[in-house]
Amino acid sequence: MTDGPTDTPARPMERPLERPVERYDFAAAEPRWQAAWEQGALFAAPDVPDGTKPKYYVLEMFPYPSGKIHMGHVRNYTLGDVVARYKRARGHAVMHPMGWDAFGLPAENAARERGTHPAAWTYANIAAMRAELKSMGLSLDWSREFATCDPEYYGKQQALFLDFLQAGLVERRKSWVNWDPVDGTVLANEQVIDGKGWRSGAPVEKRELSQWFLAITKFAPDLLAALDTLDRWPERVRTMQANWIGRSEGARVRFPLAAPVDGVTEAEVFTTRPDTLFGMSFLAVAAEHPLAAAAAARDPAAAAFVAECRSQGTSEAAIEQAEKKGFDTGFRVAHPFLEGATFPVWIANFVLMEYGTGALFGCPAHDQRDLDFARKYGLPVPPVVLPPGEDPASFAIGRTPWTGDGTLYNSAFLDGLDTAAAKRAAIDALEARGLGQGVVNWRLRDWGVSRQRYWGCPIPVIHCEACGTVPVPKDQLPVLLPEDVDFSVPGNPLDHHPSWKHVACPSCGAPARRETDTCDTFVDSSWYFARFCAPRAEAPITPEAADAWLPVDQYIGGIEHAILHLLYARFFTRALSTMGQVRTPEPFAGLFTQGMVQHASYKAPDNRWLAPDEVEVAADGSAVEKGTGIPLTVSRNDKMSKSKRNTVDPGAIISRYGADTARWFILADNPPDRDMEWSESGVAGAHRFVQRLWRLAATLDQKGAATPGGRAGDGDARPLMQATHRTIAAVTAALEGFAFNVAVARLHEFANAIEGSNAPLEARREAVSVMARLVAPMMPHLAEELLSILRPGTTDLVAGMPWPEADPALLAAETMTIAVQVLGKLRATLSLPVGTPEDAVLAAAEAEENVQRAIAGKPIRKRIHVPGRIVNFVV
RNA sequence: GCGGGUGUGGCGGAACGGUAGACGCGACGGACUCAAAAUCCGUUUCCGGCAACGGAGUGUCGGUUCGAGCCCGACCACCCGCACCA
Repeated sequence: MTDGPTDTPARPMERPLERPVERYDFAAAEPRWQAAWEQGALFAAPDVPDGTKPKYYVLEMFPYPSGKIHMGHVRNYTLGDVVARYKRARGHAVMHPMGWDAFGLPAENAARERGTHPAAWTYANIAAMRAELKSMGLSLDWSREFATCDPEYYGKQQALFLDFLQAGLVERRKSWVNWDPVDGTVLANEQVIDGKGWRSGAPVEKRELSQWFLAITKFAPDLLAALDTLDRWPERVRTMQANWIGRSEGARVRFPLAAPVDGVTEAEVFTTRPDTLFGMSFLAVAAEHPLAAAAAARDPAAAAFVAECRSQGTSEAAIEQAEKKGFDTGFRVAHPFLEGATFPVWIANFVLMEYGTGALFGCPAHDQRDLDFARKYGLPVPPVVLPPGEDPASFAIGRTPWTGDGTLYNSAFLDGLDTAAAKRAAIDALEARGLGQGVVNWRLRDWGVSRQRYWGCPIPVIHCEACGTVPVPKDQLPVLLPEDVDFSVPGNPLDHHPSWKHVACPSCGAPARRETDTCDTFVDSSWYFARFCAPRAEAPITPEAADAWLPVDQYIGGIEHAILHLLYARFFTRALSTMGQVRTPEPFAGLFTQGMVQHASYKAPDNRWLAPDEVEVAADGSAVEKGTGIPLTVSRNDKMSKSKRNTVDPGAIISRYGADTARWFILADNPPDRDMEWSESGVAGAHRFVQRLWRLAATLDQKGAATPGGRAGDGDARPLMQATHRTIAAVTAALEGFAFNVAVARLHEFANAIEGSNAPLEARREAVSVMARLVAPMMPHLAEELLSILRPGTTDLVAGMPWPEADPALLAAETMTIAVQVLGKLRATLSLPVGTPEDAVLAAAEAEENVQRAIAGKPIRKRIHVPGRIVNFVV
């Protein structure tokens, strides 16, 4: 024995505690109750509910198996579990499943860095996180668990991909894509945040590649219109989606080229202002536009300009600073209405190839950006819309364009029309001449799902010289990922694999090449909620099960998925619905977006970040480093992050305080849609309440406040019964409204009421039994413990008990408190029996000394009486 | 620029148009302890007052109302989303 002291130093005399203070042993109790629930299979749901109870599908966004759960997970799954347990108690058939969003880049990075296989890394993480989630005591149906990287899951996804292909909802085409140079893969538009890759943070480049696209744009009108039906979604998520889908009405206009260039005979633009066509000054195309390419082929200066545009940053800062730059190609286009007039074609760095047609007509008099451009290059600025009240002879455009409505002039057949009428007339004229038509343009782009990665769902397609792209026959699914892969070289390991991609063409048998792109992982999470309904079935989705359970009644997750995941899942469900695989067009009837869990962060003068346990926090909130006493800069409400070292490990919290304490604090602190601050003192406070409730039950027969002159526990039961039933009503209302912090407050009050009550033992026992059922959704283990104290030897579980019903007879009070105001100012409060007639209430109010003083002898002009609430005298 | 949201004690936050600050955290005072921990009791929006009580008070200014944190109008601050979108 060399480690540790071999003897203990002499200690001062210790006196044994006369009466050891008993405390709730959550560390023993929590696993015991988790085992009891599991044994009773209390949370298992059938694939197809028998219809005797209304169904309720509660789902939290499934986690990425990064290795450990974090506080955001604890909050997310606690919120979902409260809903699940509450709805179960209210008599619903509840489905509450859990799985793993398990494909993705971190597994490959781990493989590169440490040589572990992505599958091994992922499944080890899942095992660790499953154990952590189980320690939280969540009422999950674990029998439905799957990971998206299971061949049983991604094989079904491949079958769905083939269905999409057959339905014409998948296309392969060459296009300009967002390329993330760090992750070495393509990104969808939604995954480019502020010009940078959503995961890597690297500035995104433009590349032209052949890609697989899902036709989300076919559903753009439906996806937009149906937002109005999602009345249980947060307003801001709906607006964000509406903005993202981005509908705008206008026209497509074709401008014939004065002389065809490389076979190109016209340039088509999209405009929302066809009324201003007579104010045209130039035509501008994107650097990626065919006309720009034609110019570049002819003129090295044009080629240089195109190259410059392509390297231009797309970040907000870069755009802000970037000048409006252009290059005159020398090409000219004819005007659709002005006979003989032609306009120059410019390449401009502000024209986006991805929006509209990649070309626009410039009308500087009525558009700020066009005006800046025209002023810079000395192009004409002809006004065509006269603002209300302006004189056509004197109206001129200075530094700001007129972008509002007005009366058309200088515009031939549009003269005298207002903006709205002119738009219609211009579109009619374009359509009559075959030079354009009214269209609705969408900002939403098709969803490019090809990713040049290993750890994803292989796209089940084979490329054959003779037959083109051939779908893998369904009876050959799943297309399994090869296990022997080499991560030592950059790029897509599937591409490097010596044999995997070489296959025979399923159609002609000739040697062919397997598609080596894998699916964007957002595909995996676009239908998992449907798979949960029948997770082991042969078909990807089982209509009887999916139609019985979908839509998800309550979906809960972070606001960061407001666009990406939620839009993709809506699209998938709509597509599946048109293919007859599910009935519902919308996946999530109710959506709740939770706030982030934050924590104070501590920074030393030498820029070191300190973890919370390295810090001494004073009462005034200031902090110093433990040991050294170096003063620290404290920043409240910082997002938890490893770099700032302000993360709190849920595992440590649960082993120190128990799962119930963590759950209770996270619910109690603030409304769940707001960001919350994790604080050590707050957790400790929550734990005090856990212990207090336990003590309340454990010492029930010893307690009971004595009334003056009476004995403990010999008082009237009715006040406590009333408090009990008022609490039932209040907590029920709070839980229904996601006001969990209010529910917590009401339960605190209830605990105060029980402790202060001198009701007989039986009444207090009944109150604690109601308490057990009311706290159960939030602190399920403690609830079971309370019941077992009240009813020793019982095998009943609170988790299987119905929600208590408030008795209306006990909600009614015998006395009411009336506030008495004079001129709207509170002067007295009256306590009167319920049912006191109005004249008696008014008389009592007027008789109050303070009221008399405030009235000061003036005549009362008006007496307002709101029964049971208030009296207001107007003098 | 466009769209959405939020402003209440030292802090998190309560409040069908009807007693603003429930409940908790923190702080302060006290009890129990040799001492501590744990627990219990009390105080805690600000100003004046020993008190009863009075005055002020929910970002600012105005309006509606017997009565406004809540409804309406204008503004200010902060947060979030989108954006050379034609």
